[in-house]
Amino acid sequence: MSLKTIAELTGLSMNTVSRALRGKGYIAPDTKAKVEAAAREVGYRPNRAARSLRGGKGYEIAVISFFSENSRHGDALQLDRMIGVKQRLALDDYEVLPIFLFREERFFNRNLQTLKRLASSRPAGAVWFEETMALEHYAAVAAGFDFPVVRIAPEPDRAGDCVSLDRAQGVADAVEFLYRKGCRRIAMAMAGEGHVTGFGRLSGYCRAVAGLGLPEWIIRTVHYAEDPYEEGRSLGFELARAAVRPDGIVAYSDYLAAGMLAALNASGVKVPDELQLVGFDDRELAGFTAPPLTTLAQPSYELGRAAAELLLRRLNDPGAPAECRSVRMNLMERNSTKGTT
Amino acid sequence: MSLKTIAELTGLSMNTVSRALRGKGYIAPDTKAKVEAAAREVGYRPNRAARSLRGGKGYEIAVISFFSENSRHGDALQLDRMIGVKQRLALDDYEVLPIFLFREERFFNRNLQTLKRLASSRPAGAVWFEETMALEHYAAVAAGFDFPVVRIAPEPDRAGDCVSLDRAQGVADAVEFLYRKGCRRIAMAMAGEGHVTGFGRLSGYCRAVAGLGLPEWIIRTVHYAEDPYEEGRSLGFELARAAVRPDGIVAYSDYLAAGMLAALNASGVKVPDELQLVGFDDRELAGFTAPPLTTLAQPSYELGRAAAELLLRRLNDPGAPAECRSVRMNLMERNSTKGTT
DNA sequence: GTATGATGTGTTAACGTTGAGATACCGAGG
DNA sequence: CCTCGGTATCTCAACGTTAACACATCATAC
Repeated sequence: MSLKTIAELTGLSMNTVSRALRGKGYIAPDTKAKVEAAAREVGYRPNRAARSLRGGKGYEIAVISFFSENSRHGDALQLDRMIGVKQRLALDDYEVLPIFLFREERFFNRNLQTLKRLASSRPAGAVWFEETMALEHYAAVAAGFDFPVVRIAPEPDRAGDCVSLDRAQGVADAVEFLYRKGCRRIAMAMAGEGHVTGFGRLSGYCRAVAGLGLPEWIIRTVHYAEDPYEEGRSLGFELARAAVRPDGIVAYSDYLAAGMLAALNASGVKVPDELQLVGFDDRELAGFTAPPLTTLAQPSYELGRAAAELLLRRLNDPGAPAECRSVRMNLMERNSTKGTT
Repeated sequence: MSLKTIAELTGLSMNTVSRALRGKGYIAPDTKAKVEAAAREVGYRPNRAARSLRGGKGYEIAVISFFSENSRHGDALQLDRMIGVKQRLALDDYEVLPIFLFREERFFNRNLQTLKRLASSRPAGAVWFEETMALEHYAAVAAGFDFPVVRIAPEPDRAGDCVSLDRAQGVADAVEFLYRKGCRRIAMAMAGEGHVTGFGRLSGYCRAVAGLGLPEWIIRTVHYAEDPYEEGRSLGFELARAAVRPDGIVAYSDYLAAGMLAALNASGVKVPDELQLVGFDDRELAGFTAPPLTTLAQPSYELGRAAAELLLRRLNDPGAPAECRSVRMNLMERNSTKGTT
């Protein structure tokens, strides 16, 4: 089942068959129909190896994501993003080439090697799925990429095609949601402020409370632990002891929120009655805390799909101006906030 | 940077260069050294498209995993397995080709299409990463695979290369662990008994209690909910009301265990003081329950690595007898069981 | 001394696809 | 009439690799 098969079947030359199937160059309408019929009949699928060899470029899109050596658990959100990319690319007959880099700084050189190897395998394009470990970090090798890369960016930028998750909007939505639930002392619990993605959350919070005429109340952790859950716990105990408490909190992450929740429960502070809590990311654990956590869902599939679309657009039109698409977060209502009254 | 480059550089023929680099056929030691030096110098990497084209087979290993349309969260264990495969295959210069099938029965035909498409892309081999949706289910199309497949099997079998997770051993370990922690009324909480993977858990439990001279105590859920967490909750409430309770329970899954734990906490039954609980799989949530769940960790990377190794062995030696490798689970001690005294 | 086998290297063709260029036919315009 | 541009098809070469085969050299064995 190659072009040759069809050529023999139809009595045409291989080249004519090729043109007919791709609709490129001159081709008589009924020749085209005949070829297409024959192709369908024998179940022809173009041989990608041959196509790559001829064209000098692969048909794969590298999906570059990250994992931690010392963590026992992969990041399910990364998997979901990859599935999003895959589903979209399948429609255009591209394949996904998963690339996993280490999150740890000490593996920098190993990551560099991996990327060099990727470059030499000449994919059609790549999606860079991490904001905190930015592509610019690997500029030296990335400069040698002769294929387009779509990044996930903390903020829309002009440096090329990118998809950004609108964290600011998400947090603002959460603040307004808490306001509607009756909260008037709405705080933002921050952690890991070194992360570039922290700005969005913080600015969304500030914008929203300002818009509602509420005072800013930003809770910072003492940063005593690497583990956001533990940070959350210490923060929760502090809150429980405090003379005045917020009545609504948006947390930097679900892990932080889960830690706070555990500490608040243990200290007898009632969630959501005394304090309503909104998490961030909609990790799986958000469904299993007590009470289950209201949280801002990161639309991972959508993120992947958007990135794939930008990449396809770039491949079909290399000269197009850079585009940055923004993806909204969705508030996932559970029971750490009050029910509709 | 092709064989031609090196051939010109060394003054040899392309074929000699090819033989030197692959160490196949006759080659003079110093010729080999010279070629290898030149290859290193120009950073030669074989063009896989050309190799595939010539060889008629791709250099990709399909990693077939599953996801649920209606679930918002991908299965992190599947990602980890894929990373395990990837890490191992990278050493042998194979690429991973991720394939995602729907878990839902109603997408059967769509899955069939996906697999047909896979077959026509001629990968070097495949890993089938699911036991409940067995490969045999797709026997019609699988029969057309002209590449080896390594399966994850519920039990070691003789139907071909496979990797099996030793759930029986895992559960037996857990029972003995509970015994050492002082438990004498050790129960197994079952759910989803239709699953083929349930047998192993059950038989491991029976074997272990028999070995310890303890009575069997199998708790079955009324199966009122699809959701294992909810099943766990109802089960936990039942237990709390019961006149006599086990003092140690091994749960069918972490979700079931987490649900039970929530219900027991809410009912005032002290875990681990009154009842010790062991989960199954070491999902991420196991680290975030109150108290954190002792659980049997599924060594996902290892599972992937083992599958990759079997596949590589098969590719290098197509005639070798079928091999089935068994992978042990590790007990992950947390605080839903008593500390070391 | 020459047949024999082992060793090292070169030549050629093929994998499936596609772009460049050649060929052939047609109708319109000089 | 011949030329020209448009249309439709074909021929050929090339992408990088490797297997089959041919060739050359050398040491050993008869």
